[in-house]
Amino acid sequence: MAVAENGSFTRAAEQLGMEQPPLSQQIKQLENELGVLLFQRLTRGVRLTDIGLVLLDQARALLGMQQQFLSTAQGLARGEKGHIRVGLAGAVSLLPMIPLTVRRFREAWPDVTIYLEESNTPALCKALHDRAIDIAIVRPPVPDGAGLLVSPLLEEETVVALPKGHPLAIHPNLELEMLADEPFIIFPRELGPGFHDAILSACHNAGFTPRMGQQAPQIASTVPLVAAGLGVSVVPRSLHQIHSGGVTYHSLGAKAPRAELAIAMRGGQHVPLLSNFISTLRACCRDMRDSTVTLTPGLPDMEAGQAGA
Amino acid sequence: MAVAENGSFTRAAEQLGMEQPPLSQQIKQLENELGVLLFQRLTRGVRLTDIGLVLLDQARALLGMQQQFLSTAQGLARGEKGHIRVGLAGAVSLLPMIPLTVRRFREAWPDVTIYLEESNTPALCKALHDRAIDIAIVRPPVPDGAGLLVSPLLEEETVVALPKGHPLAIHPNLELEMLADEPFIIFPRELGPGFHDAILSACHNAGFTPRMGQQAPQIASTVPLVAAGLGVSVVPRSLHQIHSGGVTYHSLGAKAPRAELAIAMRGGQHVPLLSNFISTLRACCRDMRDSTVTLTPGLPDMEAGQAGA
DNA sequence: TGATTTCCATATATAATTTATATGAAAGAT
DNA sequence: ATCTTTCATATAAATTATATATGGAAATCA
Repeated sequence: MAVAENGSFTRAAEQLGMEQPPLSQQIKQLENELGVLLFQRLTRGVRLTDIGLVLLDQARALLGMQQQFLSTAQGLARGEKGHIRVGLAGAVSLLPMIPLTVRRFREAWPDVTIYLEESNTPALCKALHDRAIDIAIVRPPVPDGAGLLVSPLLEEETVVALPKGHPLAIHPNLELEMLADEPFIIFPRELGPGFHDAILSACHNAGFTPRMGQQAPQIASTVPLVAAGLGVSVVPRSLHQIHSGGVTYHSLGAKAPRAELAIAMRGGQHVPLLSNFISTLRACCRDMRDSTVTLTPGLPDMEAGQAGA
Repeated sequence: MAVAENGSFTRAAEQLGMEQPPLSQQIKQLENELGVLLFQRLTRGVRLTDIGLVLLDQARALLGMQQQFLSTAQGLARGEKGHIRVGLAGAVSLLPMIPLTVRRFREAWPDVTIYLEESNTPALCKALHDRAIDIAIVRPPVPDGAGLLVSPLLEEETVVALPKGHPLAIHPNLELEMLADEPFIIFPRELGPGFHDAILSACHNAGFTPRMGQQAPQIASTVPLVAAGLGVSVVPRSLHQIHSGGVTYHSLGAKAPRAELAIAMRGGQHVPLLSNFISTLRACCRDMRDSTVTLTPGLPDMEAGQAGA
């Protein structure tokens, strides 16, 4: 390409920072390999042959693609380009730090696409292993075998969800043992063994074994079942955003179970994109904690409105 | 790519016909250059990193393009691929060997596209020089300066075109001197100096200087002017295919000027496509001469019908 | 016309790179 | 516990690329 642009071996070699003889030899060798004469050697400089002209275009395209390859690699190395697929465990998307993280991350790295998807913890671990997603916010513990890197993200408070008009609903704050005789709406243990066990052992510590009522298909779907009057439930605080048909939320005392959340990802690799995402996420969690604590310190319960608008 | 496909340096090296250590080094160097870890080194083999997976796709595309480049070069070297732009001098496209050549060439080299265009000899020479066309069939002589390669193709007979009902039209064969008093319709000398001069000197040899009538803008457009009764003309025999409005064609004796045709192309290059085209063209000329001579030996004139169908 | 300049080609020596051989270390398999 | 597999490293050998020196052909200039 340099020879074609300069019309001269001598000047092209100069431009390339090399001497003329090796350039001549390179071109000669290239011509031999291709079986084609690329340049007409004139007495004053050289000129592309017709065939050389055709191949020059293709060579330009080829070189452009190579540079694109390098730029992609560089972008990936710096975490500036590409996409990131994030899996969220049940009800996690209701946490306010999630949209905040997405917004901030998109501002900071506009050339990175974020895909969000929601599932339960075991399915997310499988998806990580299968490379269907790149990172997940899960409810620990995660199955050991998968070789995943897990690090704690935050502990979410839990609150009690009561059906509207329930006798206990007059108390803004409850103690766990007050629920000893109520039927518990709870999700299947497989969908979040850690959280499930945390609820059960908190009850045991409070001196009772919960009466199991209707099983909910997901964590978030306990709320409508409570609203339907089928029982009570202990749910992550972020679920208070759901006001399906009439539910009241009530904070628990010190014996409240805690809903742990953790970041899970495949190990053994340094993916700058993921490091950036995790930094953003952790920063958002910090910021939200600092600002939210002041927002709702003594009134975690709220009357549920109709889901009209 | 080989490492990624084999999941192992050892097996990849085997497949590539080299040893394992240099391959490991190559990959290591590539990773350093890109600033990216491409493979996770496991205890048993290696595995692409997420970044490596992205780059693998691009690398495949890049390699594919490179192979396409090589295949293009090879195709050009063998004259199997590409396109060829053919310029035709005035009225040449009426020669039956032209469509025959195109047909045969397309059969023999189906991956080559032929573009035909028609112009006058000087313009064709300029187009050749400007690389707007690759080869031309011209009416010699061609201007010297252009550095074009010219080789004779064939000599076309000329015939006399008379308006329908002209007194001389009763003779199937004419002699040139019979036209001494007729106004000659002729194209401007610039459009084909060789042919123009050939006509004039044939007249001088026959003992007269032709009376110049209306000038035709191109060689082929002498015919309608003759048909309109503005004069007579000496035209290449292939023009007898034009029956615009009523013209009769009459063969000339030994003193007939001859319309030379030649192949012109840029020199200094070996373009297999062009060699193939020229071979085909010459073969077609030979075949046509052998078969056409027997077709119309004694009756070169033909009554012009209306250009209706 | 002859001298000079320009520019590509060739030859040879040197430097750089690539490749192979030998060997070590880590982890799974027997 | 030993053996096998597999990647990494070190070093030597071969190959390849590069630079220097020089020649020849044609255009430019005196």
